Amino acid sequence: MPFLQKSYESLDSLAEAIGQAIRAPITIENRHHQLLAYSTHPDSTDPARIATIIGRRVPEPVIEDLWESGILREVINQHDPVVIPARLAVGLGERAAVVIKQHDEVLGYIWSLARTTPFTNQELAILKEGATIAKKLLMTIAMHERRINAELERFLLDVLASPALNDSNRERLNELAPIAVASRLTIIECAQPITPQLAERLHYVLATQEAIEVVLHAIDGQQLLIWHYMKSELSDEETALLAWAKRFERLLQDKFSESEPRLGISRRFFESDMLYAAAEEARRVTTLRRKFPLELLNSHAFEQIGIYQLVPELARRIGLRLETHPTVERLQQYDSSHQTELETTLEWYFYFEGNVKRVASHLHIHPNTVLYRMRRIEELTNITQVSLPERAMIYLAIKAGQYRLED
Amino acid sequence: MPFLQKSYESLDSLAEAIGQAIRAPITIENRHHQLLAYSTHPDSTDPARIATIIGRRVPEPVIEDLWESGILREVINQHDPVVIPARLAVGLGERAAVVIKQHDEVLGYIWSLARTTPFTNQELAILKEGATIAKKLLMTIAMHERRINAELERFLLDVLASPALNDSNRERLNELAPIAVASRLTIIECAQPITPQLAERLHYVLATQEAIEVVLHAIDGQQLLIWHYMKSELSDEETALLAWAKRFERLLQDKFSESEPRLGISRRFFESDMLYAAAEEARRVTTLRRKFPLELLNSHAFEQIGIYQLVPELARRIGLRLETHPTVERLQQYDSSHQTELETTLEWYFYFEGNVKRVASHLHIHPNTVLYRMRRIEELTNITQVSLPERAMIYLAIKAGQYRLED
DNA sequence: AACCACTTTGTGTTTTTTCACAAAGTGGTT
DNA sequence: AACCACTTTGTGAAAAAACACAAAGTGGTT
Repeated sequence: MPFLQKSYESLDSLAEAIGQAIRAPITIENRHHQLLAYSTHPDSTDPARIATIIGRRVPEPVIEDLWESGILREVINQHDPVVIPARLAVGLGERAAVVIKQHDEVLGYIWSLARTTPFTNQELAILKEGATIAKKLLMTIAMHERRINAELERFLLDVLASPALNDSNRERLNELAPIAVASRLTIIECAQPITPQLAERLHYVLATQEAIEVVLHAIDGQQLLIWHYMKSELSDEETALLAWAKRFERLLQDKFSESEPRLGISRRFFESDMLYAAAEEARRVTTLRRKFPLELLNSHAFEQIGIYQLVPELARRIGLRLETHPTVERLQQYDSSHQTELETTLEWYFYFEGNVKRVASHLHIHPNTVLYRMRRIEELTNITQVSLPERAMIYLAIKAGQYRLED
Repeated sequence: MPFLQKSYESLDSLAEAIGQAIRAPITIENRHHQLLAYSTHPDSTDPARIATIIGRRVPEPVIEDLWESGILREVINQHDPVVIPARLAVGLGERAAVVIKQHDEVLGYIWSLARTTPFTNQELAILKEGATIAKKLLMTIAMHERRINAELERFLLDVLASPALNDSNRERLNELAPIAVASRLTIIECAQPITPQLAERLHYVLATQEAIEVVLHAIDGQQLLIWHYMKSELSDEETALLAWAKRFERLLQDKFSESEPRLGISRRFFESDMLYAAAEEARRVTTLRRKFPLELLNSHAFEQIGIYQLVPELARRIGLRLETHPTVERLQQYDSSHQTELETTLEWYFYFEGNVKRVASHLHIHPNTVLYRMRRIEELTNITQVSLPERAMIYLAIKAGQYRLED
């Protein structure tokens, strides 16, 4: 009967050896359930294993099922192999699993499919032995990865630190940059600075996003900066992005509700020279969304911010007393001397396209009150029948005032 | 009986001499009816003369009355003094007037109030003699003015030719610049290049604007550039400006309908360093108004252009294929394959705040057609209940497309 | 406390807008 | 020519919004 050696030069040869020792298909995964190695056992295999090998990663539904059923937790807590009954709903046949751990840190897992006969104690002991041997190899890989990632993070931060690119940085970026694909720079902004633990979880969620391909990412205080591109066709990049952004933010807010994560996505760009400008755009989105959470609830990308991109500049000019809008000024004057809220009323009246009912329900007042206030506003400012561009400007002037006050 | 000398050293002494010769109050005006000199005759005078001397200029209503009644035309055509009956409606007593001409060019006028007795032939002859003497003096003044004006015009054009100011120019500008007053740069743009004749008439109208004070002006092709400020209080500079702009443009389009004059006014500025930027703003207004005459009918100043200031930049990006709006794109696609006009319909639907009736009447179609098209648009793009900023962005995207096409 | 001007809410009524549906028109295809 | 899918216009009913008006509330002033 063949036993395992003390060490193997690669995970693949280890997987092969275990597979031969217990005569069953073996897969080895890292802690993110990404496939590291698998044995070439000729026996029939189940849909879950095929999908894992094809996608180089355990399918999301399978992982979720294993978490929700508590099986994965059991595997992690146990130091010994665990036999898992078949879960046919997610295409999983019966199998055994053992965690690969260093102290309390999970490094990965070894899975073995069951044959027709149950696992013997000896086979399970071989699996456990395999985990011990794999630990050394995984630690080397993990350390290497950490070093690489840390270096790439420093590099991205360095690039984003200054508007102009130096030549060596540009050269290295161009090696990394995807060709003829529209890139985006996305920021995930949290309420508190991102701890290593949070970073780990964020990276995991990011890695499971199938719609995007990450080029580089880095953490800067409360923000996770991500240079990525959409895997979709260029022609519907925008549609795909917007759909993804919506889904992704909802997912983030589900999983990290305590950190109040918020997305900010730049316009698309093709040249790595644009990275700094893109980061600026993304930051602008997060800043504006922080200031106007309600109004920009569903605006994730710079394109969606629309005319809000004028607000900071306008606010600056108002701050310098260079600019005021006569209409807004008059309303503010009236509001402060009569303790009314004409300005806010007008703002939401414009926002809701003059729908009195929606304005009333948003402000929690009687519709007739809105009508009364609008009549008053018209007396004060004769903004009867103003066109969209003018309405938009007044709206922006109001918003810019609020931006200044809150800053 | 005292007669006139062959020449006088100043217009004032000439006016005095004529006044003494015919024992009546005398005023001498240039061709713009600006007061050049007047006699200090102790006799009672009429309201028009008082107003003229106080304002250093014949009041506008008086000039208008004299033009409309054809009197001024008669004075100009006649080489001899003309006796004018009283026109009490505009505060004008009976008087005699003689034009001062060089060939066919009017240089100015001499006016004499009537005393209780009618003018004698000899007195009228003295008036005419005075006109001949005044001609020499006026020619000197006119030539001097022309030289100064031409020089100042060249200077302004020089300043506006480059974004950065050189030191000598800055120094000279600061001498000219008003202190602690908000300046504006206004452009009057005509359909054709401005001829000297048109320039003359424009300058005249400009000089009669009491709301503004002109610092410098210059002609550049089809544009008359004017650096000026409002005479009103700083606090309501904007209100005053907008009111003036409206009046002034209407006036221009009345008087110069064949040249189709259009205003473009910069934001206010306080530093002469800002002149170039201000000219840019003003030019932007005129350009946009040329492209969108209907939409910007009542937008004269850069502030009023509102969000239209985004259009050229957006158009440029669309031209580079860097940017398209998914909603607009889909509508355009549908329009071209179905020969419909959903894009235009949406544009005006937004413009008119969703007022179906107004959209229908503007597009000359049945209101139900608008409703039908909006239903169709909603099926294609689900833009149900989008908020103002998004509507504005879509509107701008449409406008930017039109801008590009027309360019 | 009484008064004032102004604001908010509630009520029915009137006006406007939307909707459903039918009929007629349009342009391209077979 | 017949057919198709789609668009435009017209009609009256249904729904929604605006309006007028009364009553009650609010906050400051005399």
